[in-house]
Amino acid sequence: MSTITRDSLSRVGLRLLAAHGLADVSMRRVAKEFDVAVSALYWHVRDKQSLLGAMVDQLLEDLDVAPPTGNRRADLVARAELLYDKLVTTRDAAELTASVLALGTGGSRMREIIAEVSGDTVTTDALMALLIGHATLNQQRMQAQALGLEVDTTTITTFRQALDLLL
Amino acid sequence: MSTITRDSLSRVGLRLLAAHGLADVSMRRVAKEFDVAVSALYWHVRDKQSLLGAMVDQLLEDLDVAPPTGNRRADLVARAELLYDKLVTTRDAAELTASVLALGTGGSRMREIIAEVSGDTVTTDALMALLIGHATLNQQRMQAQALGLEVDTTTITTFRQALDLLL
DNA sequence: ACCTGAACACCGTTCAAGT
DNA sequence: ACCTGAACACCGTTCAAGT
Repeated sequence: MSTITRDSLSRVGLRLLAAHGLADVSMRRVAKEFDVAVSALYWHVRDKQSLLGAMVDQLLEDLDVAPPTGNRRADLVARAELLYDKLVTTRDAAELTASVLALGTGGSRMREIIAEVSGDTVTTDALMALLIGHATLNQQRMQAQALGLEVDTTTITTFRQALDLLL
Repeated sequence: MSTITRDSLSRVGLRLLAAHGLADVSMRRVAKEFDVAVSALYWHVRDKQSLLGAMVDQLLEDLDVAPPTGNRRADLVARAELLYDKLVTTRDAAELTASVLALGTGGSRMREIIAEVSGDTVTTDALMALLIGHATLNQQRMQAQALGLEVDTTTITTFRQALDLLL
């Protein structure tokens, strides 16, 4: 395709993710996409985890976060829903992000987005947990939803209710 | 070791999990533990996911849940903390349980434990999400904590605070 | 600086064949 | 009923060697 950079690497990874799921995002598969030997990737990236980290970073980058309005609760809800939507609409994004956040190889922007309007650590932590927990647990429903044509709003409603309980 | 049953299979899986982590729980590794060919396992278990499901089921089995006292909030907190403790103290249990719950191959008892004292679905869902989300995100802190000798209570405190926010 | 080829040490799953 | 052996189609990572 194009020349290999950390950026094009994660972009290709995200395309593979959307098209075939996390299981098909392998170093060998990515290398094939660049028409290059697997070992070539290791000059641009330390290991696979680092590539996955870069993918999550890029996923969070094309997220246009509205500036704070001053209404803390509304801002938190808006940003949580923005993030949740991203996790739900991108195939296997929940699992990917959970792994990346757990291992600390990327995705730091997610916490920042929430922390900016949250203020305290406890709420930020709780919201982060709720986000990735909810997105992870609803993976099957999301897969089914991805296959069907209609936009299923059940999972979003449920998340919204959990949010109301927390905030 | 012993004769192969679905039960001894998951017990060995859990021992491997505790000793070497989820990455080392492979069909081949489990087979070696029984001194048997890998293919032999497939007579007792449909596939690996099913084995992982059985492992989570067994993990939740040796959890002695106190009967409801009638105080809903106290009961919810007690059960959530009991579950959280299990997820935190067993190596890679968070990741394992998340995967099993997401794919629906086991762990149904976890939801039941909470639902019994919760009553409404919204609270149950939120608590489940908070539990696995929090446990997953604190994986690194937990690993470090597992290596150190001192019992780190930070992660439990944080979870307790999130609980207070939710309930 | 950037990439290839080959190797190492693994995976999960299937299936004919054995007892 | 239960297990073996061999095969299939993969993995991530390393590393000497090439240009």
